[in-house]
Amino acid sequence: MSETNANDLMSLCKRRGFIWPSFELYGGVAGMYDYGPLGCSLRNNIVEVWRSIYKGREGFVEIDSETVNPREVFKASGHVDEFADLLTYCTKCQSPFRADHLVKDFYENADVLSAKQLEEAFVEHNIKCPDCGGDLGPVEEFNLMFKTHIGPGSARVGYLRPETAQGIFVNFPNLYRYNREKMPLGVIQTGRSYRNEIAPRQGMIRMREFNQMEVELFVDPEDKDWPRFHEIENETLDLIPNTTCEPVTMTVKEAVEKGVIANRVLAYFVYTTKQLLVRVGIDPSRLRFREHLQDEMAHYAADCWDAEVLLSYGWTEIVGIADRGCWDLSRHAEFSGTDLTHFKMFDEPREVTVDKIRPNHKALGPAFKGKAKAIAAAMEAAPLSSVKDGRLTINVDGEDIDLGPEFFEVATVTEKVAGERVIPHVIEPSHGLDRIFYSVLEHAYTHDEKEDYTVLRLAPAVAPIKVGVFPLMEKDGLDTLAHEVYEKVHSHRVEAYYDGSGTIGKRYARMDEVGTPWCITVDYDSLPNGSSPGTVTIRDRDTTEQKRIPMEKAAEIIDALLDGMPFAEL
RNA sequence: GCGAUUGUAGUCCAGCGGUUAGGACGGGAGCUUCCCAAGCUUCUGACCCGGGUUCGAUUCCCGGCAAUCGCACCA
Repeated sequence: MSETNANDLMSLCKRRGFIWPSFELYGGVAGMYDYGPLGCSLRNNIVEVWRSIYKGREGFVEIDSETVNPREVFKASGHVDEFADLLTYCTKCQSPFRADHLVKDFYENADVLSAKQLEEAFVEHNIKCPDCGGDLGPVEEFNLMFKTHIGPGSARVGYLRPETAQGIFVNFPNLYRYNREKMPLGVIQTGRSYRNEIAPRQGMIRMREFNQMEVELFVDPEDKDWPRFHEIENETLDLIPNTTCEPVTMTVKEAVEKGVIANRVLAYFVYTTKQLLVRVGIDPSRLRFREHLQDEMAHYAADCWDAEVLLSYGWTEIVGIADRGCWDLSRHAEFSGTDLTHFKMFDEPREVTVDKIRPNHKALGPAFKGKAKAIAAAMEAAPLSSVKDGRLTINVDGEDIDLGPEFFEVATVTEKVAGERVIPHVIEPSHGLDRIFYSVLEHAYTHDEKEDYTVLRLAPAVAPIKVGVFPLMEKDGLDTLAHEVYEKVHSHRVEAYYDGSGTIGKRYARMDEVGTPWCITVDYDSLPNGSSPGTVTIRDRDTTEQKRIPMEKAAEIIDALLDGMPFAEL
């Protein structure tokens, strides 16, 4: 799409009520947008398609968690420490600089230096303000999270969440129980997230307050298959692997077998993402999946793919699909001190024979009196390797105790083990809703230069208005009749729009511009005429073709069209 | 954040140191048996915010906010 068209699209969005820059009344704030009535409908419709796939087809469960979180959550997730840039300000002209960038000529990896090391580096290499030559001030952390306080005073530090995912991770015990302690466990959540971007750019592509649709699928680490994989294994994907960085088209099955995508469940959801995006109207020829480069991938990620679409801004990431391993649950387990494992039952309970240290209580009691209990416990906990030359040394309350063979025996015992505890792995398809929304608009936008005519070719499933209803003229009872048709057709699912003003052509144009797939016009043949029932015309947006249908079947026919019946079959 | 450019009705543009700031498109009302932005009448509505220079600023200067492009940055 050309830059001119992108500008036209933005003004269309503003004019017709898709999106409005926020707070325009007060001058606006960069990186913030409000959704107007049509935008809100379009966005909701996109969410519905997403929900129909994950909640409907896959049977995942949906939750809605808080946007303000206490600090602990993001300490565990790593956002407090990692989600920050180190800045320094010139003491003379106050200009801010990325501290690591100022010293990058002197270090291989300047971005790993701490604030203190950076300050020392300024002195060592005599670095001054690049703008005015003034002295640089202390290095400070600028965290990209919005900070706040929970409750009065500064009692508890909170942050606005930078992603919705953590709300799912911290609810893992509840969700696990809800799912009757079974894996896999799929959870979805949509909602707002917040990032205090330093310099938001590119319209809706980088927003400070944005909408996500996140999916966290918890799976058995040893079972990265997916039951429905075979249904889609021969479908194709356009991929850019990080090994060659060259675009390649292959089937889902091939991608897994050749090791391009790490495993079957990840590959399944890469393809699911393609299904979702195509269904909401992304042009498949402007869609590709790019694997994160090794240094781009989070250190814990097993594999990560971005869905990228071609926009007027260039190739833009709109969905990330990652195998995050056990990272998230491990971190929350560590920081919260709660067990976040899955108890994985073996098919058959296993008999395990182990050598164990067994304390001789009869001897320990008289010899150690009150300490005997603690010593026995320590002996049971001690590894077998601490027995040397028939003697065992253990440590109780800082005191080394040497025990002779009379105090214990090493016995071979057989135990029944029903299963094992594993930390589930997480497959995360994370969708930027606003980016998808904008991409859908760009890919739907068509403009005929010669006619100076704009049509948004939105998929009927996401189109905000499904049907326009017009009287050919607002007189002779046609308007009354058209209102009746409108009443019959309009519902929560099928948004209809009555328009009787201006000429008929203008009304079609108005509907084409906002992507309404069909228009019904009431004309003189619609008026009751003896025994023959009235008919109306229905017009298809993309072909402008018209057909006559019985007026009383209008609602039913729109329903059928929405369910996918081709217009040609009317 | 830096550099360049810019900010005038809902949208796109014109204009000026000095009375009522123009136009086009849009929107409203009305007329015309009106099926693809037809015509006519009529109405509607704007100088981004703050400070300075000046008798007087939408216009010139400074600052802020916002936008576009380039650079930098980007879970």
